[in-house]
Amino acid sequence: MEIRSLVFKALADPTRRAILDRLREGDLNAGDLAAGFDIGKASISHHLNLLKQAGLVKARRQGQQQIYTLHTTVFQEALQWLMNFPTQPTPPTPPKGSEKSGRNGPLG
Amino acid sequence: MEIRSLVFKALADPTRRAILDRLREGDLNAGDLAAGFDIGKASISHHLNLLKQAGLVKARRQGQQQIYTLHTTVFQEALQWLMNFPTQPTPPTPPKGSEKSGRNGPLG
DNA sequence: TTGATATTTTGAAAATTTTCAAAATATCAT
DNA sequence: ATGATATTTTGAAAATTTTCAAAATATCAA
Repeated sequence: MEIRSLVFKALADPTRRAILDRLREGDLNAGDLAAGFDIGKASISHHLNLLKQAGLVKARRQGQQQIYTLHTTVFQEALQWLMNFPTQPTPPTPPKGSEKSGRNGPLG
Repeated sequence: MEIRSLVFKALADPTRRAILDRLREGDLNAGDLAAGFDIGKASISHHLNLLKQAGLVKARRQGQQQIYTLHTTVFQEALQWLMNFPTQPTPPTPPKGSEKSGRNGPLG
């Protein structure tokens, strides 16, 4: 699967977004991460694996524990794709003959 | 399903991203949109419905045709969530006692 | 109303995802 | 080596997604 789909797929799940939100406050090991959720450790492990595939987190071993960290390069790429979209609703253009004018970038 | 998951789920599929990319160049009706892809019109219709649920596109009827348009408010919200993440890899913090310092926002 | 065109909905199959419990692996302490 | 702790992998069930073909719906033109 291509990286861009992987990234958005990873972000499409609330559990995985919650994991990312918690990692923003600092690195965490798998057990502590899992402790915050209702689902089992095995499931969290799968989610972490998906986040790893997407390149959104990295893990390093520290003794018995796996410490998970945000890896933020990938966020920027997702961001950049999103920033290609105009912020204002497209003005009602006639559907086939499209006269292009200056288009707005996001956020302004 | 909550809107944020819907948005990222919508963006997670290459066909749907391609639809959005094509709509950036101008509004299109369902048939012309479908013409660009290998899959059937019914499938495109499902994808469009998902994009509509996510609030990423709007449709208006023009005679027999449904004209699809980007609806970009939602992109901004996705963007804003992504912008909460730091750009630099988190410096190796000791996992439990986290001393917070000034954190970077994205892109700078 | 009838026929043609445009699009969506339905029903069903194939593929994927999420989850759990149990088993397997890795590291540490003795 | 043995036992304890931390995490991942496996096997399997339930839920969801993607797709297609066929049927249904909506609009237009005569």
